[in-house]
Amino acid sequence: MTTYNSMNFSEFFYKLSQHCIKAQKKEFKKGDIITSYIAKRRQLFILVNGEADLIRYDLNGNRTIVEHYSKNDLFGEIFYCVTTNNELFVEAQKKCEVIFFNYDYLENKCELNCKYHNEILQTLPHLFLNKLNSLNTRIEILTKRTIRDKLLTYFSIISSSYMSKSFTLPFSLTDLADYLSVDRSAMMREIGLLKKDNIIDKIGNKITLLYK
Amino acid sequence: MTTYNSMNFSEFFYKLSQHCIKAQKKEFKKGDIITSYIAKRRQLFILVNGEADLIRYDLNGNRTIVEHYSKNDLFGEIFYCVTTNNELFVEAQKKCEVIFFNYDYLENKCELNCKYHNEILQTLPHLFLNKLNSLNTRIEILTKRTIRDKLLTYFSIISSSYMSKSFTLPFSLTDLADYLSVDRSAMMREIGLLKKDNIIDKIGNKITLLYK
DNA sequence: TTTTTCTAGTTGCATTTGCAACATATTATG
DNA sequence: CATAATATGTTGCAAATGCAACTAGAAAAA
Repeated sequence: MTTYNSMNFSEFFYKLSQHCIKAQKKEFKKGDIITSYIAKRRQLFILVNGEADLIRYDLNGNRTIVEHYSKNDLFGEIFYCVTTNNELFVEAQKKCEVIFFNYDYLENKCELNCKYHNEILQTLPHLFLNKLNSLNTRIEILTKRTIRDKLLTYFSIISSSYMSKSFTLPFSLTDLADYLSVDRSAMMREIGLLKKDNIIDKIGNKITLLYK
Repeated sequence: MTTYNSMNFSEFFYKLSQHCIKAQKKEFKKGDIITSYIAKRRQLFILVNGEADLIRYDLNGNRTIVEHYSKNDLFGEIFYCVTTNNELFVEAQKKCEVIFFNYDYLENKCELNCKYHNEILQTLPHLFLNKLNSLNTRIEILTKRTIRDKLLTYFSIISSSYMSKSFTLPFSLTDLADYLSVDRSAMMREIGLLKKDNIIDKIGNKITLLYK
């Protein structure tokens, strides 16, 4: 049985982009800004290929990786009510291919009355539920009180998504600290302690969990 | 113009509960557990009236208020993939009225082919987007690095939702600490400093922001 | 290739935060 | 009303975290 979780949602959007002139397709290379979030705009993006991060800089200059995106992930202003004056943008971490359009355009009937709108509208609840689940996972990590607990929670989630005790981090260690919202040197120190306590093993960016 | 944001979504669910036997309506008094999250179950709740909190206890005994719910808010396992062994439950903070049912039941055609299913299905994207926005707001608070920044970010959000520099906290101070995921005494100390620095004023649980 | 930029890794020290233990005030409950 | 339970407010001290500064290595650019 094909579950929605194993489906390639970007195909729906691909079809839309081929039939509706208002859905655009675009490529970006590593380091490019895919989009900056603008108040009141309501764009919706799907990442067809590649990896990207939603990044926020606060007034103190702290950089936070709000979310990490890979194939089939959604982003755009519709998910994030831009109220603060914080800079908020999505940066390509690898070569990326995206499709995007205004969300209101999706809701309104297509002038060509094309069936692809309806196809996507019908899958939206599933897509949004996936995203809600990943945000809740993110919150679970962030509410952990110590760096050690944040690291172990994150590792455990990555480990179960790869179904393996060993995995390569999808982040540089510098970025991981910005994702966990902690100081990098303090995080490195804690990783050292986790190794010393034989809780994890680490070679470069490859982590192995040593507990059952 | 009636925007979706100002709509009383629970009316849709009320109609459903009156016509479909599988949608249940139930009342709870303060302190009651409305639901405990169970892995693989897929219930969806709407809070028709009252206030409630989603609470998690981790293995160290830390209590976290994951979310705070008021009228028209949604909750249930469909939003939260229960992977950890952490206790996760929704507790009524005031007298609450909820409607709930299995999400799969909503997706499948109703045996009576009642129109209320479709009405709700059509509003789901809006409901889910509201929730996505509130989770992103939650993440913004949690990613702030200091207790002071967490407090100020939270206050600023409450302030703009009430459209006033003065507001009464929807939490006890004890609960606010569990919501910001910080130690209560450290938070009290920081509130004291914010008062001393003339950044906020505070009488009991009423806060006034003194900056522009 | 050489140079520059970025990332990993480490450490001392200052600051922030958490913990424990109180006193007092407020709110529920018999 | 009396009593219990819960919430607020405060403080000293210990532990965790952040900051600054540095070295070394890897990767990217010239």
